[in-house]
Amino acid sequence: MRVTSGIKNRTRQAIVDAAITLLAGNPSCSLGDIAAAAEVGRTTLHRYFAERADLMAAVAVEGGERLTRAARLAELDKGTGAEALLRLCREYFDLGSLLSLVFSEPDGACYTEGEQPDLDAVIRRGHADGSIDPVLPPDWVISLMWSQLYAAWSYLAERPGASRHHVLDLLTRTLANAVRGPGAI
Amino acid sequence: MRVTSGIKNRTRQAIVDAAITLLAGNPSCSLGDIAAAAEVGRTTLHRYFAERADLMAAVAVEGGERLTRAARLAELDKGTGAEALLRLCREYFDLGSLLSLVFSEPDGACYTEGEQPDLDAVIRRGHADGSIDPVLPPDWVISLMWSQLYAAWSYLAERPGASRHHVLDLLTRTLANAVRGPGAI
DNA sequence: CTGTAGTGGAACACAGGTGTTCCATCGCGG
DNA sequence: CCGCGATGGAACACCTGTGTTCCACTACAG
Repeated sequence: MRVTSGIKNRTRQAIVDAAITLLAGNPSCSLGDIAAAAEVGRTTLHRYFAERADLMAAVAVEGGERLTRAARLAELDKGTGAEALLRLCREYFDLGSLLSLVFSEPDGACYTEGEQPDLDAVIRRGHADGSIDPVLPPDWVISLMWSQLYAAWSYLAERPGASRHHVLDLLTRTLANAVRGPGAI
Repeated sequence: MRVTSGIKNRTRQAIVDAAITLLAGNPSCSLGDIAAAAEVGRTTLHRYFAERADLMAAVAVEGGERLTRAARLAELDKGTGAEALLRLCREYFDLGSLLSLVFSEPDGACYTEGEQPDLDAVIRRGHADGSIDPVLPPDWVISLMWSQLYAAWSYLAERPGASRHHVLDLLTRTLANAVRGPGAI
């Protein structure tokens, strides 16, 4: 078998998944904890990722792929700018603990490498079609979206009883209003 | 001199201030870094705070006091619920790097001990007077405020050229709209 | 059955942060 | 001048996480 045997891929993926989950809660958690969460020995983890930095890089790549996939599902070129932004928000919301990771980044740098969507253009489209308040700079709208995504995610995480749909509804409502500007419908 | 000599207070305060600044950027920074930032020796730091936990406790107390002071300035009992919330937001915005610290907390717990304002009541007042959309739970409005505060602070921190007043204006505008709900003025 | 791939555990040296002790220095009031 | 309060530096033991090596175990294909 030429394709590194499938089992290796499964183990590797389990490690990366566990890393995303644990790093979201504590960015400086130990490799031992990650190995335990992935249910592999620390030796095995080091066999796949020689150094901590290697694992971090793999996490960044995985995160970038998930973000890209979500953005593709959002069909950012359809509808008004605000509609596209809200669709993206809904897709991102499903990414769960990955949100914490991306949000902790200085400016989301290492996940948004290369193939990420041009959110700037979407927001400028919203400026032009009147669905997004033109006085709000694209940077700010993006910061706003991420901060509310993170707020919604941790709001949900802290309330085991809360309905995912209800929180998503709150998020959509407040973000839509924040971005729409003072003019009523 | 009975009041622990004034100099000790000054040194102690310098250490706590440095701790707040550094911990905001990196919650697991070393005591050596904090001592260096406060321009004291690591020995001196340990003389004031025997263990790391002691320094953390002092930081929490200092943070709580600053929050309380800001809340007092906001005069939360004046005007509509939304107006009070926005005033509080403006006061909090001036707290700078402390925002990162509070926001990193699970739910702002250890800073909001005892003498913090009853934001819940303010928001319910907003529900009643029509200035805050009644479908938004108080919890969610509070999460929203903190997340946008953090977003505004890091937005400002990442753009040395940006005007503090401009960012504060963006924050006020988007939070006001988010909270006001779909109904026009 | 035998070899091999994948794994886990034990042990080690190393680096960094932590908490402590001891000693030297500086400034100032008596 | 002397002593004391406040400080800084050096050195130490300790702990945790890291990266590595070596060996044993299991499953499975040939």
